[in-house]
Amino acid sequence: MKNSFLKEFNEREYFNQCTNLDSLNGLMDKRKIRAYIGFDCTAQSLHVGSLLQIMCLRLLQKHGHQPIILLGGGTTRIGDPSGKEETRKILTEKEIEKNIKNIKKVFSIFLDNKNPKTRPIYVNNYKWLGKLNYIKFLREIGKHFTINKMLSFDSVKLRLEREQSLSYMEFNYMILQAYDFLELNKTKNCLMQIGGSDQWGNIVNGVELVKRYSSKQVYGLTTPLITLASGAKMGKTEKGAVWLDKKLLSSYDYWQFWRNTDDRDVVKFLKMFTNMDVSEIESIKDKNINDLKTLLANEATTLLHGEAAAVKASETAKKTFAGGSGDELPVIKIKKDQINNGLNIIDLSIKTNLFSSKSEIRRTIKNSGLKINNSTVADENLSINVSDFEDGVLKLSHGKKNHVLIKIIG
RNA sequence: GGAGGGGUACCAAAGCGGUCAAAUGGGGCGGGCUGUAAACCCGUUGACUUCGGUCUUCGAAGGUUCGAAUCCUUCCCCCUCCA
Repeated sequence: MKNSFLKEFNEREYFNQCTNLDSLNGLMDKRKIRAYIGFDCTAQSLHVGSLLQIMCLRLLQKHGHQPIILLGGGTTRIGDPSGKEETRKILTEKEIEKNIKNIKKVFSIFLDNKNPKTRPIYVNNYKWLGKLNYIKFLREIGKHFTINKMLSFDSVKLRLEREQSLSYMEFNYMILQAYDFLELNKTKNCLMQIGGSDQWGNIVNGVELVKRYSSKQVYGLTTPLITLASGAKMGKTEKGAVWLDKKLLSSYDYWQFWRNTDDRDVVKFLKMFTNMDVSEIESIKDKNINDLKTLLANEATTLLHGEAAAVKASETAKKTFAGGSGDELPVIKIKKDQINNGLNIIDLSIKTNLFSSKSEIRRTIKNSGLKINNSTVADENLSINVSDFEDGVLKLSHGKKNHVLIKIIG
């Protein structure tokens, strides 16, 4: 009954809402289409919060449709008020260009760039938004929007209800996004926009604008907002964003992120974030939960960092949590003459990035959280000597999960 | 433009001349239990320290005082109502 793309989209729990599901189903059955997803360029790269959208793009390709990736060079200059508590800081043009360049790299890893029928089309909306004429825009586009309706959208409504200010600039964001859709429909024959559920209002606006302006039927499709079983938003951990970029987050840490998934989310994440067939996932979902987590970590890491990195990370994890140490752990080098006469444990620890201050180290020692070669450090005056190293290497641990290898050189 | 309310640590929110590095809650970190999960329990949560203390912090800058997050002056920002 359902189109293959939509069927899998649904099975993998990507589906949230659609502007006209039956009609879209018929269309996608008949022919291959182009669909777009917009990405914000506020950050230097993408993080796990955007991964679901990237998986959607992959799914489009898998079923023979062509994804359009809209890099919001123009809209980033404005800032989407959706879900934001405050006005975003405005980036300089240079920063945005730099971000775009870096973000493109992420897509090139996840997507197939070879098949000419499905390879991604990159567009930057600054190209058209940057040269809009205000009066002309108001007359042609602005007339299709009523303030009454715009005020009713969550992105606006919530901000007003919370008594937070919303600038006129941000208020216009939704119109610009709607205009993007119109532009992509005109120039690229794009028929669908996909986005997170928080984008629903913006997407609907685009669909309606295209209808009013060009009398064409286009579609909007949203994915659910992933809330972790714990209630937290996905993508940002205490330690910062889970970046999809080796330079910002090592493959080992990325692997660990998935390995530490909440029990209740594991099967869902296997469906959402791996290549595995849904039927296969269904058949193994009652297996040992920790094995499933390892599987999830391996599969997800492979997609981004490659199989070799995933294997290495999983081996390091195995060794590390068995009490040894793997070679994937971060390494800090230290000169031999620095420890010849003994080096205070605090002075040694501060050289790692496990701690942000000496006070924190003292606190950790007090709470029995600092370990050297798996034995707890009880005294903050402990002096470290060459003899504490095994084959020139010493493992320093902050808690159970954060380890660093210190190597003697020279 | 007029009237009023407010800006306190990661967030929320008390404090309103000394006992305030600042209650309480959330979050974070560490420990315990476990399974690198959840829940729960305990500890901890500005920096430096020779562990005696020292230094910086309550929107910003000045001032009063032996002493200020607390009082005064100026400035900046936010919110509400009126125009």
